[in-house]
Amino acid sequence: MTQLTKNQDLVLGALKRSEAPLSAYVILDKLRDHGFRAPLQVYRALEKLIEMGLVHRLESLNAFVACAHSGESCCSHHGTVAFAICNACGHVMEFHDHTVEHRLSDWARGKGFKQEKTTIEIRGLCATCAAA
Amino acid sequence: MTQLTKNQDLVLGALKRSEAPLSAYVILDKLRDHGFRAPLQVYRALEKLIEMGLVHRLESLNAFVACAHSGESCCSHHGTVAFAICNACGHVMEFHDHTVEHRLSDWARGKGFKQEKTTIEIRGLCATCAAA
DNA sequence: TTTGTTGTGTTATGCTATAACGTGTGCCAT
DNA sequence: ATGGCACACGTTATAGCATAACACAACAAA
Repeated sequence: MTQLTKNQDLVLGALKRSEAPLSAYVILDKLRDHGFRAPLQVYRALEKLIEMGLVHRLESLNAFVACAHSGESCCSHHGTVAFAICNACGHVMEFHDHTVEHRLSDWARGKGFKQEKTTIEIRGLCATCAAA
Repeated sequence: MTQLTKNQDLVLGALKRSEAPLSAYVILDKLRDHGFRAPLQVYRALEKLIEMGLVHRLESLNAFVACAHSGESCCSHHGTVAFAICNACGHVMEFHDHTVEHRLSDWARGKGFKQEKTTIEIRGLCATCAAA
């Protein structure tokens, strides 16, 4: 585990403190007091954090979350991760399903498609918001 | 099957003629000769076409494709659709996997999560580009 | 005819992301 | 030690994606 730089640490901290995913520009605003002035400072930190697997990008939201499994040495670090995103409260559940992962890999192999990154995002209402 | 409006027909036509997904702004440029002047004309048509299931939005690309199964009365019209997107040539394969779909539905049901829309996108290299 | 709905057009604006350039720092091979 | 390199950082400008707000026209239902 490489040491994080100051900016990376600040961005990751902002994401960890947040209940919901944050856009790059929201992160920027949260970190203005720490010297952040430009989007690139955020995007550059995010890029590295994503490479390290500490942060995920939610494609359907153009936003970012801290990985829910940081610290664990669970398989989720290396495989495909899935997300359930509540459209009402914004809460995100990160999970992992070997069956789905293998099924998609099998499809790709069958087509000769070389899989690089897989996005799985379920949008809807979490149990709490669905009840309300 | 409702009749399409002129703008919807133009947008759908542009997508059908394209090998690769198109962004809203690329569609706009392609349709300037037909009187399109503003992004909203495109976005409004896309919104309806997506509702009708004739067009899909690719979240990881912020772009749009014509549904590969238009005309057929295949189950894919109503269920979750998955995409494999080639990072090199931009070609998109649309497919459908009941196992994956059910597996994700089961997960959602187990969590009390009310599924509204599910995104599955595999980014990578198609067989042709992987070979090259 | 009035009213409501839907599609349309236009202008302006906001949000998301990256290009291009320059600076400073630490490392290490010569 | 010093020159060269890699890398994080900072700044300005710009590109690309999406929607708000307002106005008008066509048409169907009451």
